[in-house]
Amino acid sequence: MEQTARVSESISRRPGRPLGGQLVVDREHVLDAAERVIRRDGAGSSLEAVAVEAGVTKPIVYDRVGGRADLADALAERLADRMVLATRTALAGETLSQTGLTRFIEANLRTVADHRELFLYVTGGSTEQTAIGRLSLAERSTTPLTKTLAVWRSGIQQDPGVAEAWAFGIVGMLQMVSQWWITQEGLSAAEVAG
Amino acid sequence: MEQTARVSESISRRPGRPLGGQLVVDREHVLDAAERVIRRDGAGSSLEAVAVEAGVTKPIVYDRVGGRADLADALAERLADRMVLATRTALAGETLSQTGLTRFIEANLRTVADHRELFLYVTGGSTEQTAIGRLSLAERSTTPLTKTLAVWRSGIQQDPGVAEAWAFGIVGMLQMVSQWWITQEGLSAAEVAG
DNA sequence: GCGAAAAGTTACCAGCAGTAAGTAACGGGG
DNA sequence: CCCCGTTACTTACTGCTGGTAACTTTTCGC
Repeated sequence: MEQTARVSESISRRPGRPLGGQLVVDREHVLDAAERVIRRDGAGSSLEAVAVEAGVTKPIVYDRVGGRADLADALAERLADRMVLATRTALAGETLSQTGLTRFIEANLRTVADHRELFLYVTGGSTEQTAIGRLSLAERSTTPLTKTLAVWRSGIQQDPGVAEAWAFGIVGMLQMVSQWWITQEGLSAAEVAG
Repeated sequence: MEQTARVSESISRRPGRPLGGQLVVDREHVLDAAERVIRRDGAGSSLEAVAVEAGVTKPIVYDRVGGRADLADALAERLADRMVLATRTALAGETLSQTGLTRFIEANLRTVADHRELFLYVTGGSTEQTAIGRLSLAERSTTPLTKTLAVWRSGIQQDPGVAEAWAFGIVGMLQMVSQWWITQEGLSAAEVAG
């Protein structure tokens, strides 16, 4: 299933330090490669495939970004940044009314749909055994959104004490709705406002 | 880490059909064993460990419940049943008011806290590569709750058309809040009502 | 020049999901 | 009463993946 990740062109570098005193890839390159692989091969992609896509071998991936949990972490941060950006431009200093919330949700759904497999990879746990680790992953994946929401909520008249829990709830709600939504195919995002 | 699953007593059955024309374990026994292992060793437990705990070997697990995805599926159903039961007894024919919703949330949180690792195992994806599979897992994990909520929502005056999405949202919200909550340690569940 | 550090690759290990093949007890037909 | 197909197990394997140790080659400071 999924067709064993075809190697575009097996570059074969000799062992040893490469010519020209520069790193062959930096962290960002590896992360970019990871995103490409995940988009192409799905959320079950392996680190090996990521390394190949980056034109490099596995230990380099470990040196640049760390293990699988760290990779998911970094990608989660990226995705979270993108979602924050999307919602921010979607709202663009709007008065936070009902339609504002609707737009917020819509923007999030659109972003998720745009990075379907990446979303699944990030939210998908990644076989974590530490349990707490997997948990903090999902948590960090949504932390920026959580912060934004908490600030917003305390911005209006609501009690900011429970803002954190509330924000978490909204984000989780969004995640769940997203998971449900990307299987439905064909449903304008507007019709899920609370 | 996690201390390599100690075997209580390595029963060593000889190969071949066992004495006395009865199956050595049935499906429910295997599922019980799985729950025990997960509770003891965490959400990263292996099928091998489950088999050992059940006093049987891996292929038997495959025969009784199927692969890892099926196991997670079955356990999800169990957990969902338990949550439905808990919420049902918590509400017990109450008028569905604000406090009713609060109790609903509280009961769910309590159930999750009671089955911490199992919850993480079920929601934790389980290395699924088909992506859609992992998705439908989480979906099924919450389907009963979703149904209940949808019925309830259409029971009051709200539009039942979007009830499904709404219910999904609530459940996702609950899941996320749960994940956040079980790390906080010490927080009465009552203070998260919407 | 020369040796230590840096930046790669190769080659391996352990663990896990999943499966094929082997083995012993049951049980119905001759 | 015995035989042989079926049943219900175990053993033993494959293939893959996350992670790491050991080796190789270049650079750069002294």
